[in-house]
Amino acid sequence: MELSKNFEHKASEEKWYGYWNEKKYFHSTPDGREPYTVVIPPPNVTGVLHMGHCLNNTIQDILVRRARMMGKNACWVPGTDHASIATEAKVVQMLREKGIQKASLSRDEFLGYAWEWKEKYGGIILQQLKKLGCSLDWGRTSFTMDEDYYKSVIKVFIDLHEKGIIYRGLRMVNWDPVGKTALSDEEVIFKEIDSKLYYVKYPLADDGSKFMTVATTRPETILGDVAICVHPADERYKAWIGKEVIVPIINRRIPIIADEYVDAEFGTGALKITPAHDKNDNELGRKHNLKALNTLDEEGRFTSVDLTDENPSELVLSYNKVDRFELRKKIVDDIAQLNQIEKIEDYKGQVGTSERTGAVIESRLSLQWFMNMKEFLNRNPETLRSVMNDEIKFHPEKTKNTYSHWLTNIKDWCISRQLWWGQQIPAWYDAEGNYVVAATHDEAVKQYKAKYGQQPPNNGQLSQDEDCLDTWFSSWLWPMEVFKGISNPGNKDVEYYYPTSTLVTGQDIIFFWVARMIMAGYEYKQELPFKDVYFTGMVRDKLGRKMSKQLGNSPDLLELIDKYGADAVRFGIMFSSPAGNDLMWDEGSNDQGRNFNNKIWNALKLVKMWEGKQVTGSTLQVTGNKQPETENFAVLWFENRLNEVKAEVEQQFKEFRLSEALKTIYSLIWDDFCSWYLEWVKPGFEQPIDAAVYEKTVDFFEELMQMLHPFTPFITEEIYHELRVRKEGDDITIKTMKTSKSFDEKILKRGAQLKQDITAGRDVRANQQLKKSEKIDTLFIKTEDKDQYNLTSTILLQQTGSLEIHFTEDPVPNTFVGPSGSTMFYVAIKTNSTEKESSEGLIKQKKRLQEELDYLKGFLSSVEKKLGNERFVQNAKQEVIDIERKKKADAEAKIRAIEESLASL
RNA sequence: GGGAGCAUAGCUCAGUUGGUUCAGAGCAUCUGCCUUACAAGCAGAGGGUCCGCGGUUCGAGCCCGUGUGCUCCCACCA
Repeated sequence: MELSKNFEHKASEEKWYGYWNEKKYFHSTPDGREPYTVVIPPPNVTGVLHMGHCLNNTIQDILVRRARMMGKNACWVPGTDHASIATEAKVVQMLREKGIQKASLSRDEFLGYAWEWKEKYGGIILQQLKKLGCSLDWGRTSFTMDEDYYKSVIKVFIDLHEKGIIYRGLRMVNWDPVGKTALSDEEVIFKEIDSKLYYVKYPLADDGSKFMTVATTRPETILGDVAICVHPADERYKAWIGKEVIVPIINRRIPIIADEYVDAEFGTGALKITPAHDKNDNELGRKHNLKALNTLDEEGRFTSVDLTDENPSELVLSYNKVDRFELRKKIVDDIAQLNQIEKIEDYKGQVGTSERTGAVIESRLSLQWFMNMKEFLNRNPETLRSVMNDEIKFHPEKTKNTYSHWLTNIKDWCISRQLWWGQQIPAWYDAEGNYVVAATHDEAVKQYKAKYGQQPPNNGQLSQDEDCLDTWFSSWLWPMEVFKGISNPGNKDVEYYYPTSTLVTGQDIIFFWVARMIMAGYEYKQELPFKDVYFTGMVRDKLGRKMSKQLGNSPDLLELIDKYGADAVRFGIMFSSPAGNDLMWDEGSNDQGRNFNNKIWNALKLVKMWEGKQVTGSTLQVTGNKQPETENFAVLWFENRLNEVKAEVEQQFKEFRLSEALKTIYSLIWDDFCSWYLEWVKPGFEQPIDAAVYEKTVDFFEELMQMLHPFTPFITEEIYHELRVRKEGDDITIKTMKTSKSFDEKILKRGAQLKQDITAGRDVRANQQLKKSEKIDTLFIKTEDKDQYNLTSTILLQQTGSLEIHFTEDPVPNTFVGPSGSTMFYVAIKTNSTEKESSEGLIKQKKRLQEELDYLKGFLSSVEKKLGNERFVQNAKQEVIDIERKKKADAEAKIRAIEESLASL
């Protein structure tokens, strides 16, 4: 069948992905082979594929496909994360658009909508991964809220509670007033914002004419002030300590206290203490036995509930339900009315925002569930040790620092969220707030009886905690639970596939996810969860900006795949992807991918043209000890070259230098195979090709496609099937790759020399503007080792378009000269056109030779200087000196040859 | 405030233990070519004070110090 002009990616992608799937090539079951396991970092169930996913999953697919082709039992597990806060926010939004308020729904009703949403949109991102060609084991698709998974999360919670690692407590937490939930420290992102520093005057209680001025960025919290704090050594305020001042508007008398925490240099050196709305204030408050007066509700609006004892004024009551930012303005205005604002300065401050909703975080006192991470880490010291001693290898290595820093400064993890979408906390309460932790109500009642010695009041009913668990409290079990390692410990799958091999993920979730998976691995499997972690950088646009929906600089991946083909997109992103660094992505890289595909496709077309034109009777011998025939040098050389590059690529894979591996293969195919090898074996126009050479060429092509296949799976499978008629089940996806064999340096050197010689010949041709039909009469080669040309002279003649080749030891007068490696080239041209152009050509060539000569002389003098330096000769290694001597001799020989040529011109 | 990383051609980046002609690759640019696989191509060419300064060394893109400029992480000085 006639091949299309270019590679047609659409048909090919559809055909092969369906075929691979049908053949279950990506499905893995435990067997005698060595496993290679990768678990996908589960994307948000409602997410869509973006460039970050593209990079991340392409890398995983490359690793998995390569492992599969190396004969390992490769298993790549797909799945999604329920992403509690993100998904819940989306569902709430969707309901709002329908005119339904979350507050008007029961928990079950809400979850009904959420599951409906999940069923509808949950599979999209997985379908998109198929488009990208990802060889995931779809039979193992997991979801962090699957029934078993859910139970496992609960089981772990109960277990850690029993071990005393999980506790409930009233603590300052990061509160998201938009999501109306607590967040862990990791979910808070600090941003620098322009704000104001307000200097507020607090009158002294004893003497209303005197004021204490306090600088604050948050005047809206003033009504919650319970003290003013100064540094004990601050001379300005020593006399004030122990006295009282009056809080503006609310007119509360509060003490002036002293604590070394205060920085006398900042603002006025006096700090107002609001224990209900600031973490540090809260600590100070506890230390000095101060009350915490809450003045903001869960939505960040003013509330006077804690102020009722003080008979709040009309003004204070008028603040009720006013949003915190509006409140700030109002209070500042009202204090200004009282003449108690001294001044307002511009100020740049850090403000915490919610990772998911973007809302400014409030510190809020709240009863939440926590995990004592220090204690947990003490139980599992391997968590840090295994990474630091490279048992778990981080790539790039610098990420180890980040990891160790976080672990050594680890804080308690707030794991409860005031959300419904997620695993509901298995704690059960009576009306008084006494609680037990258990998986079911029945179990809870039993425990209650044991703990409190009686039936739960209220007819034996306990009510379950309304909150659910942080998403990461489920995803940290991912590498185990996708193999049911928690819900069904010791099963065949988990024993075979765990620990997994490589984790590929972003540096941004090293704490959220990677660290916690390692801890969980040691706690529940007494083993590391993976052996290598490959951290990808961030995908940025070519201006270096993060890709984001807001900026509109994030391309639609499916459109790209449609336009360029999945192979080209994969190629593009890998080609511009330095390991572990951020990558500047530009749509142009897809062009390069497409061009490369086109190049390979055309090579296929060329080879296919020879298919029917083979003649047998070949003397081809490329293996064994016999001296190969001259005309088969091309085959001999490429075989060696292939093995050389294979070894290189194997090393690059070992070091996870995937981008470089791709570049190496790219150059092997484009330069060595297409530009050199195929030209060397290409028969003349309408001429037949040696059948054995043809077979070897197809073999090479096949091996090249195997090397490339992990990067661009579709075109390589397509070409594999075009090259030969295949038996059922003979597909590149599952074909085992041959590893590198030894190669002969001598052959490679001759190949390199041959390339140089051909280039030198072309150079002369180009300079003398020879037409393709015009032949070089004689090629003179001045060399001391003419034997090295035994194998290559035929190719040399053909490739330079020469009629004859002569070896000489002397310069050849009246010829054109082209230095090539360690030899000299003299070209005698006898054509109609040369005579009229030769004088011009000679001048040109004289100039070039002169330039070459100047360079060589400069080079020689630098080498001579080096060798003339006694200290160099004394100190340098012998081999370095020998190299310098050889450089000197070579340069001298060349200079002599060029001078002779110049003289003869 | 603490820590980490980066700086090499117009752009994106390689450059391993300090020593081969080491100053590289791809893209972009320029010059020739529609040569019977490929113009999405072929054959060539130009382009760099290896961020500045100082040091170690026979020898530094590479090691040390220092300055500058970027990036990231950690840390709620109100």
